[in-house]
Amino acid sequence: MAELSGKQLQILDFLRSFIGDKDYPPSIRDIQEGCAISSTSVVDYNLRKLEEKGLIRRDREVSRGIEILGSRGRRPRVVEIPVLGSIAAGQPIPVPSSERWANDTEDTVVVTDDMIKGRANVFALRVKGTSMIDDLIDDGDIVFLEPCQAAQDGDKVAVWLKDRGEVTLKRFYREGGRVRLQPANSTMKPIYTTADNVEIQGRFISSFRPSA
Amino acid sequence: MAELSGKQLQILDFLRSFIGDKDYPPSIRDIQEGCAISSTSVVDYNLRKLEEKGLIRRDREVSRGIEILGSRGRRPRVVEIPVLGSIAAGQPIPVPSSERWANDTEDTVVVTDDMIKGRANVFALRVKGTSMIDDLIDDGDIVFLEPCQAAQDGDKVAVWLKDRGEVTLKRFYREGGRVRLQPANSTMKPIYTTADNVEIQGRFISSFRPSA
DNA sequence: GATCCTTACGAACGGATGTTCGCGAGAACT
DNA sequence: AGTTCTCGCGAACATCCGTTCGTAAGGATC
Repeated sequence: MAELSGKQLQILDFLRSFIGDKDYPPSIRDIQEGCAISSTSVVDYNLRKLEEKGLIRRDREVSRGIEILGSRGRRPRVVEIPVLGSIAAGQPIPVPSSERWANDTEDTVVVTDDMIKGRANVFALRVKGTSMIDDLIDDGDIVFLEPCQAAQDGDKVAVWLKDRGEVTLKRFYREGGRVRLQPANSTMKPIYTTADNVEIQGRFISSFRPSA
Repeated sequence: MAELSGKQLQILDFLRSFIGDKDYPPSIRDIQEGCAISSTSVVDYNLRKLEEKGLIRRDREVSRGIEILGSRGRRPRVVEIPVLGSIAAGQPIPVPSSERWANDTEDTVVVTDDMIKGRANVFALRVKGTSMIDDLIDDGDIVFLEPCQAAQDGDKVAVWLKDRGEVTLKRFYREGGRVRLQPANSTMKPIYTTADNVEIQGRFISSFRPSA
């Protein structure tokens, strides 16, 4: 019972490629044609079998109401995250409001939502430089950030230095009336500045290192 | 022209939530009901507008032929990658053949394919321990690996140590007839073993660090 | 006011699509 | 041989669903 017939495998493959191509499921007649099956009822029969075996889910009476279930019967929830730019690149970074961002984002990455712990409005930046190397963040890494206004001492945050007109990723410490932005790199010195010169853009959530 | 009317925003949101819920696009009448619109032609009109603005793509004469386009008008190509287990966890890891892997994988992550440089059969492992800390790979990181049989000196590879029955992530060096597995951690010593005791499972491609 | 554009409404048309039913071939079992 | 189950075929049916057409309200322009 656990085994799939050749026709069922063929249908499953067709489902995957069709959805991968068009982003919506095929109709039964699409499957019929795509798999060279003579009758719609044969397709229906095999779809029922696939549903019995837990590989797909069907909504009755609904056109194209087919859903491929993931490896575990679950569908991974994915989030598209805009890569807004490079950090410490000399340009202010537009913080995405809670609104939908405009389509002017250069690039995006897609990750499962557990990679960002289901947080909302997460955005990403490319890291330039090795100022956070001791926190295991390298040049070229992509960091995921959560928008926030305030920060606690020791948080890794992206801050906009108004006087320099640039954004940088550092650990954040409040010291009296001043702010210390501490790189995680023993060869670099912290930046001291006033509280009203910094604008916190986001707090570090997670990071990704692309292949070299 | 770039602005979206309230109704168009509402439809777009409905599209997203419907697809997120059911995994197939809504019909025009689904949208009509979901957005409390009085006529199907109004839905059609606004869908045309959304298509003109490049936010969706429609297949004419096809039921539910709606596809949400990504931020840049492109659909991101995503890959589902199985997380096969934890590395250095004492268990041999089944290397995925080029066949479809069985549905017994515990967990998966979804990433854009440029995150793995379009490679095939990539799989992932959770890192236990800090033996690669100097290569900026921490405990808890997820590493993406590409199946391979051989390795070059200095490659970061996951190897199965047959005598210990465990898998570990180390840098690989061939030294005479022996193999040196070098941790990237100054407090740890390399493992020396014979070539026939190691079985290379995969080569390091990239890594991801979840939020703490 | 005249004209045009955008947005909206409601109904009807026709094609697309899931479902069902009768029929039959082949295999396994009694 | 008889029975049952699986798998497949073809056609018909009812509904689902995209499309189109006539109409109209509101705003902008001249």
